Amino acid sequence: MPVCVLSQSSQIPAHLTRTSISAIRTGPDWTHACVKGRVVHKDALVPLDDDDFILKAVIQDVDSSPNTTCPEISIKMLLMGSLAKDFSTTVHLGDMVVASGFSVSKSSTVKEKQHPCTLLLSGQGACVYVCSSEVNSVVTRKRSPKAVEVRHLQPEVTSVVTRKKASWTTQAPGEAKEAKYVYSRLDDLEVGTRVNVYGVVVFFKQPFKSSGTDYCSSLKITDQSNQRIGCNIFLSKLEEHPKIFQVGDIIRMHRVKVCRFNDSVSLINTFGFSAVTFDGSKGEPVEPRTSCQTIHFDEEDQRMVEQLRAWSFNQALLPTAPSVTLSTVQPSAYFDLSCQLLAKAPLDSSCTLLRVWDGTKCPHPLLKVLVDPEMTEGPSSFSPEQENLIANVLVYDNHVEVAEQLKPGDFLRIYNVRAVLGSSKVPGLAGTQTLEQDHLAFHLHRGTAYGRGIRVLPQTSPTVQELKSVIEAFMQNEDDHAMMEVWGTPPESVDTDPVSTDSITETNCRHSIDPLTLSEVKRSNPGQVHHVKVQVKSYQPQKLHQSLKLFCDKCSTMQDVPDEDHVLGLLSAASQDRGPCSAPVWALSGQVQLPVGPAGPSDLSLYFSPQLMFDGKNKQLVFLKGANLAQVKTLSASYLNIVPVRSSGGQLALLDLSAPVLFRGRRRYYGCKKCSNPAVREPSVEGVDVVSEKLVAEALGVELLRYVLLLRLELQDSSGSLDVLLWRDAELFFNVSAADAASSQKVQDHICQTMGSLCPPEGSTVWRPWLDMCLVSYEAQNDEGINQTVYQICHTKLSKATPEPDPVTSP
DNA sequence: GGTTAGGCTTTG
Repeated sequence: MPVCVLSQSSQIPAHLTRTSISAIRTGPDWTHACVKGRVVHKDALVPLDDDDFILKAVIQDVDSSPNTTCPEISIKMLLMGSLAKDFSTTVHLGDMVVASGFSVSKSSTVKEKQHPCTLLLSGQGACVYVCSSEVNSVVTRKRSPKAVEVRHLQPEVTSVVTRKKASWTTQAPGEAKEAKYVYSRLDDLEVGTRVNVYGVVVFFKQPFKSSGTDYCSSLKITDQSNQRIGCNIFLSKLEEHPKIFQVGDIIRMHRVKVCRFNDSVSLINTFGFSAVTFDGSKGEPVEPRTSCQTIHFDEEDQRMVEQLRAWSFNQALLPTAPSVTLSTVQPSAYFDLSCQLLAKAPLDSSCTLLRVWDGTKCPHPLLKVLVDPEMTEGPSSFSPEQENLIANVLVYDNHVEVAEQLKPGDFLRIYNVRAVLGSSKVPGLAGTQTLEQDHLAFHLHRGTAYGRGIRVLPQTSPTVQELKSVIEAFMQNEDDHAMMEVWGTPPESVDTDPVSTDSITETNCRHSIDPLTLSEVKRSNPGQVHHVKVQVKSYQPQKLHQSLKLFCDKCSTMQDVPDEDHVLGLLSAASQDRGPCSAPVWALSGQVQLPVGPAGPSDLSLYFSPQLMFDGKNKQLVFLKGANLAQVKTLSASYLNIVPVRSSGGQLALLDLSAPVLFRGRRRYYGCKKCSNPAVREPSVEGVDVVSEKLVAEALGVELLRYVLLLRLELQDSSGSLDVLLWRDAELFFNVSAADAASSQKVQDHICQTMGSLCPPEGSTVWRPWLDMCLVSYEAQNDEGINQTVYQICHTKLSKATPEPDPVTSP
């Protein structure tokens, strides 16, 4: 992507959030972040091979002042491809730049005062903005000792240079040619070069721990040239490894190096490596599988995938036989089992038991394994009928570590598992059990030969969809609802009505990321955005009026809305105070007579702004003394703003801030005790058309509290459950305003009905709607001061729900 | 911009 020269830094796209260099760390998604800094070091452009380049530069934080003791922190940037080339020609030492679309990795070498991470700018999303107007100020005001040479940008370089796509092929500077990645055929790989390739996977191993520092994915690919090329991918992060689920998947790899080993050519990942995989079946939608937030994918990629699919279909590269299930498994066979994990238990240090099912019934009796319920994750026992459906898989040695990460509910593929008939000796405690003859056990042997391994399948994978429908159909036939309830298999269609899994929510965020399961979300680092498809298992508070809170934007504290009795009491107490009280010098005072009721006296003191009186707007604001709550409510029909007041030491004063500081129609406004300096003061209303709550609050020195909705939802999917907050975007979610919820029964009913439909009360637990959600995770301290990962629902809106309009919400 | 593996002829 481009290097853009901007005349003002305000031209940087608004969706980018500025981050300081010191805040950079590995883990979070930095897609929508940018950092600003001065270029204090710039290496020469290094050509990697034909059309690829790399360039190293260092930028220094612009906010760190040379006058403070705080050292000026700098960070290394690595620019790849055409961006490196553009940067090399356009950007000079001393330039102020803003970098975006980067990823962050740990630096191997760290210099003093240099950030331990490196910004990687590669691919379509990466961009560098050069702030040309700030060059002068750099030169004159703030010359860093490190900035050995500071040059002005050429004055004529003020236009914005943009290119649409990541460039791979060499271009003449300024030539706005549509650039693209060039892919090498597998029979045209020159040892020592760096290439991009497409291929059909003919063999693969799940990533396994190498003896070095990384996980290794080992695979073999082929293409129309019929060459078969081995590839080894070394990456420290499991999630960055190519997501290969089965032979026949299509993989695209960028920046792999061609090596020779034992007289055959092989590929290995190099710096800037990225991989995207696709289902290899003809006709399936072409959906890229990647953990990368920003990938380059265009019509040409679509075509490449479709061509490879067609070719591999004719070559019969995809497994054609239907996959083996528990109902079709032959004793002694090695096979790949797609299944759902129900429970697991470690048997000894080198063997873990996975209890799985796939919704089919095995014709052979299945081995039963006795395990300590204390050691079992998930249900420790099932009914005899259920037991007949559950396969016990013993996974050994290196697979134990993978098994530890699995959660009951996960959908799995277990590769090269073996069905073992006969008397199986079971390790650990279970070894003492009576051996069952001619029962079928399943073993996942140690090592990674034959691609042995376990993989969690995402909810969106066709295999999981198929598995779910098989399980569902099985449940309907067996009428075994207990089974379903135990492990929360999403019961998409159990009632008589065929219920679709269509989501009843919309997300309006612009993240294009694959949905994850909740267990995948839980395994991710905080500071990320996730998409999930979930049901609401439960929610708090059950008494929904308690979800309404008051929030101070100034001090970020939240409090409950004072209840009606409390407000009643405070006003009633204030109305009893009949002591002498002089009106403020600025105020005009008056009296009003209300019909005598059981609740109190009829004579109330009113104080007005003379300016409003003069403007004929005396109904817009009144300070009201001696009124109880009922009387305030009555007068609310006549006065736009009512400020209840009392006498304090002969002077007019506001009530305690736990009472509403202002009544405006049905709405009540409260002030923050911490941030307010309350007093009865004359509001400046000159030239004001309508007296707003803000104007009144400002005059009174009151920091108004904002109504917010706060709910805690327990979400569930087949992989487990997760507690999340609905707060920041709660109003968007329900399509209501929290302030309306505070004053309108209709809006409150709407929220209650909505929650009731998302999470039906007891007796109708079978059907719950599915919701697409966008979650953000972040770290926050709990009450004990311990850091915890918090999840919040954001950018998510219920599709249809809108409360009926309430005719008298506001005056 | 450095190591790791470099399938496989299985098995508790």
